[in-house]
Amino acid sequence: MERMNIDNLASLLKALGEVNRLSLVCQLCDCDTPQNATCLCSCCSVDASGVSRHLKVLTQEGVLSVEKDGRERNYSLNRAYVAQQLRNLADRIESIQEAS
Amino acid sequence: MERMNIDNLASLLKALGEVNRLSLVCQLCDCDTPQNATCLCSCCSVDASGVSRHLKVLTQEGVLSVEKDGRERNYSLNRAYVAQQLRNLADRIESIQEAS
DNA sequence: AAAATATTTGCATGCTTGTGCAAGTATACA
DNA sequence: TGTATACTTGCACAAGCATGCAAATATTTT
Repeated sequence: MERMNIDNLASLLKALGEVNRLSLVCQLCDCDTPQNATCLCSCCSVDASGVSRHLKVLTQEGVLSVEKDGRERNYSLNRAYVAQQLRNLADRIESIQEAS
Repeated sequence: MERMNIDNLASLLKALGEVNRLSLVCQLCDCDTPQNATCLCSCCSVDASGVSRHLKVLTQEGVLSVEKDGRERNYSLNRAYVAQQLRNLADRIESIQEAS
């Protein structure tokens, strides 16, 4: 795992490693359809502007996707991507690798 | 996933989500024997005191285990625990759950 | 056109965190 | 007993980050 990957992975984990953001992600875990920000507000103890900012961070890290619909933005979880990143790290951690 | 678990998981992810700490973890991935702090210094761009503090955080989060040996502290990766935490989240993210 | 709804953004603020340095502690070695 | 080695900790500091509020933007509805 080269340096570039470590940087990227670290920022993904940092994005997930904040309670309100992780709550948003977990909320979206249970939704089979995209959810708008107002709806997502309910699961996390910050006001709408805070939620907006958290959703922005998660989107920038590739955790979420947005689609605009009228005055709403609907967010959905990039399940495959996030799960794969986590599993890659889990694999790396569980198996002893040869030093290159 | 209850609130308690989200808090705990978030702090684990936060611990992993810092570049130098993640570098330490990745360094330890490649070691089949415990490593002391001085040795671990080489993979990360901070001085010994910084490394000491990072190792402390990782240990407190259950990522690492320490064993004291003379004037050295030898750190090893809790592979099973960390991998399981990451896989649990990956599983949760990948499968659509029913709301309780 | 005006009002309501959904979301973003600028600003200020306070808290957290990563860092280096220097001093302190603990252990081994000469 | 002194000196080297390994690691930790107090202090100071700068940077980052989460947050709320109020204002701005965008879009829909009446």
